[in-house]
Amino acid sequence: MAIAQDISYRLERLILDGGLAPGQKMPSERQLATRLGVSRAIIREALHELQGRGVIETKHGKGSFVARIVPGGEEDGDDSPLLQMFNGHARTLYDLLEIREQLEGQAAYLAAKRATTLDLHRITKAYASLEQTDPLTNARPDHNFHQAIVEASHNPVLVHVLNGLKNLMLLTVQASVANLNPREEMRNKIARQHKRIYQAVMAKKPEAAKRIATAHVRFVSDAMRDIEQQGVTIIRVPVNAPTAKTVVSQNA
Amino acid sequence: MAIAQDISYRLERLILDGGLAPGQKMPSERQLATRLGVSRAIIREALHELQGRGVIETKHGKGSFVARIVPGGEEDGDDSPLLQMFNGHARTLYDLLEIREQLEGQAAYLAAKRATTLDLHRITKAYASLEQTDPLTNARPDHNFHQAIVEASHNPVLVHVLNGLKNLMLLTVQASVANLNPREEMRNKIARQHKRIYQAVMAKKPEAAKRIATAHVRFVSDAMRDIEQQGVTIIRVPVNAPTAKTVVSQNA
DNA sequence: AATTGCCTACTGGTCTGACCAGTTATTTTT
DNA sequence: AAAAATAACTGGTCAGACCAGTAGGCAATT
Repeated sequence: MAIAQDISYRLERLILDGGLAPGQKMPSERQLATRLGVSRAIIREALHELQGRGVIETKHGKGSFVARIVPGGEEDGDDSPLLQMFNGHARTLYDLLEIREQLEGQAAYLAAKRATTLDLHRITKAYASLEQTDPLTNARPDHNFHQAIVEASHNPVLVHVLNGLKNLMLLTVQASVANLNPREEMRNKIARQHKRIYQAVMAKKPEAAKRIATAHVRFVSDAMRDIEQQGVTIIRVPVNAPTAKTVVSQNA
Repeated sequence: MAIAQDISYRLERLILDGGLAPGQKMPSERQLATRLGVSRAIIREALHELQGRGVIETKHGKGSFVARIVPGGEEDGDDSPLLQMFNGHARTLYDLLEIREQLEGQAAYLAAKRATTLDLHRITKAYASLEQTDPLTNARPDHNFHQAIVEASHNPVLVHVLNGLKNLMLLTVQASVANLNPREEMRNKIARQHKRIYQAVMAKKPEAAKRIATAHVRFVSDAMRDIEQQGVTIIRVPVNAPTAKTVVSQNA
């Protein structure tokens, strides 16, 4: 294994196994380099790896610090997966929904038009588990349902764009689910909308599918605006980090 | 922001928003260093960051590769998962246009609704240089005009998505310009459409702007389909690398 | 005495150019 | 033609230099 990766592994263990607590300062790069007997370049590469994994934060002139679990805490500008400027500011949520409105609509349209039997089968499956699952405990089915439709559009670019926004989308979906579902009528309305989307796609009615899907996103957006204006704080369920653990196996 | 992080961000965008599909090979470190105008050390740090984030995998002597979505299917073959069709095959062009149809429409809608006087000024300026320039020699004005409108939408997510597709968009725009403009009537029609979009935005007529902008993209798309079916080879002007030049100034 | 301000010794950030180590295609040799 | 040597890639590592923020101390000024 490459030394840099070995180092990053050792440093991570050092942190995880109790040596260093969150927020604590790590030794300087030059110190680490000396102590671990490698060049500073290697140390820096290893640190960047941990940085990418969200384990540490580095500040120019100060040093590297073990990342705090919850970035929220302070003024401490933190980076989300990739699009940090979108730090959960409410605006972003609606900006995103504004786009989802278009894209999900188009996806539904294309799905209704182009879906193969396999696609339809996938969508049906996703829809089924959507009905069974309690939306409060698990937002995934919701996302999966939408995802299945998007994939049925057979437009790789569309799949790709939406996939790129997946993290943010998951956030909004979870947020909406967490906030909207407690309200009985809301939950029913959304369920009905899902059903109608599902039916339109299955029936191969592009225009209808588009209209309904667009309206669905719009509805969610509007509903959240209402809620928010009533002074109810929007619950933002953090997306669980899709970190490491998959990386380990690759050198087997 | 640190350059290494900027680079890692740009590389990730390149992967996510554009050219590189899972399993695909990335340019060599030395190439990247040259093209992006930074040292190889920086490139390596950036790559390690992406590695930590699970975006890429690196193999000694071979290169770095965009990580496959499914880590399970080990094996060694360098086959492609699913989304390989990205490679500039004609499909992508129309897939892209399908999305631009929606996004440009929405952008125009929002621009007409939210544009400030400053925005309007910018758009006017872009429109002016659009009329003056010969579209055959320079596709930039076309892109700038659309860009100005997008930015006037005041939706950062929208800006980001479209910006991420910039490379591909530039490609399509250039392709369309190169193919469509030689035909006199085409050029006129497109010019007229641009004018109508411009007017709608300036007049703050969201619905109209949206309708026209959508139709515009649709028109271009259809026109290219026609041409292509007539056996005329689509000219794909290679995107001139959007490299360096912004990076240059930092060592001043 | 209190403040200002500079100097210094940290810290991370970047660059350069070198060399080692796998991989692969080409060319030479058998 | 098959095998072996080679050349030209790729990433991995190193050394030492210099730039750029940060923080603490110490001196000059107020």
